[in-house]
Amino acid sequence: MDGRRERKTRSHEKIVQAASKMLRAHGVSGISVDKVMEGAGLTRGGFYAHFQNKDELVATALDRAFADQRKMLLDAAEPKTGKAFLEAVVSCYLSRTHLEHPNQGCPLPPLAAEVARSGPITRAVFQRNIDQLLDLFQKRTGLARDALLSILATCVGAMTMARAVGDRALADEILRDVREEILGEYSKRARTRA
Amino acid sequence: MDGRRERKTRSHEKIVQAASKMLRAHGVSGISVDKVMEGAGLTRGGFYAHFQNKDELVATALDRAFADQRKMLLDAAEPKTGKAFLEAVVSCYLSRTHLEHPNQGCPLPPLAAEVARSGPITRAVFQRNIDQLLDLFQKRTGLARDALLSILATCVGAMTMARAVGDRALADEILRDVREEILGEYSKRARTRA
DNA sequence: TGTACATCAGTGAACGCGCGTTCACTGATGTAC
DNA sequence: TGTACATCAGTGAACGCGCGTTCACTGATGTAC
Repeated sequence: MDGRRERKTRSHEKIVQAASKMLRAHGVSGISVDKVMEGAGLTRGGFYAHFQNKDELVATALDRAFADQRKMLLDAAEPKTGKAFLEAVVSCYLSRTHLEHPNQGCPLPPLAAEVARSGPITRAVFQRNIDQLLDLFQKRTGLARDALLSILATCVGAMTMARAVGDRALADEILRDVREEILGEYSKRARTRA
Repeated sequence: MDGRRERKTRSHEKIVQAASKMLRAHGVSGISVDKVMEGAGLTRGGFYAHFQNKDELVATALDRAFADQRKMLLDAAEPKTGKAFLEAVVSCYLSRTHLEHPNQGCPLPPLAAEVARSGPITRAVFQRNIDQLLDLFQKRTGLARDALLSILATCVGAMTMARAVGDRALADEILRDVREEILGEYSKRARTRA
């Protein structure tokens, strides 16, 4: 019926996709409307037919990044449950692939600090997605919410630090040590409940 | 002999202090040379008598922030050792005071993500200070380096996430749960070795 | 001790640049008859 | 089916602004004689 609407939807999708990747790679203040539109194959002026302002784009792209990440983690761990699920997810999260490709990874390490300084809308997106992630993991692993919060915090902190240090050796050490600590401690609990 | 040099040293100190606080509160891209100089009670033009550029200021101020943080943690935990030291440090780190005052706290939660996208000099500052922090804790708690890395990652991740979520209730939950998880798991090991 | 000159920390106007945002426009797609 | 008009997604020049950085300057502090 309306080919214009389809075209607009495709453009919208491309903008969100580009923003979602660039956001994770360069942070909120590291991306600009111009660069995102260029990444989507469009020019700057058209942006405001899709979003009220940059903040709205950030909130939307952040939500999309969380959705991508959830899908990727499930792809890596499905159809496992319990201990095996936890192992698969943690190994995937604390992998060198994830270390080196923030733009395809979890939004928490590269963006949480900036979001902490942002407005209530962006923070609500974060909150909702963290809750959703915890619910999802609770169902698959049988672990308690407080244990999962701790695991998530550990993974996020480890990836954040590993990416920040200059030396690849230290980065690898962080990922490896933390992975073993988590799996050593929590896989016991997961096994008994799964 | 030279009152001018004293004056310059005092100004330098004020610039670094202001930058160190403002950096933790607003991030690298959230501060400007102008604002830092204003915070130090000076005007923008004088900046380049003290630093070659903004990057050099950031590296210097970051180093200072780590030093402040080390001092604060030691003040909170000294002269304890072993389990008691770990408990004091972790409680101090995962406190509501720390949550609400990033500008006086640890540089890792607010700055690690941005540093990950920065040049080698800034990242080297991070690396050196993380190593130093681990050495310090190793001496006081007797815990192994890999366990300490995991604890540090957990604390950093928890504080980062707690600050990012909109809701104070969830933030408090994160801090409380993670604190209890850490102390439940590691205080045993610390006790046996301290 | 007093005077003339040198030094240099700090000032504030100015620069070029990228940013978020606006707006008059273009041209392909859609509708009316 | 064919023509005239309407719609509207996307274009690109332009805006005001804050940024990092430069530079001619000012005036207090230091040195030489």
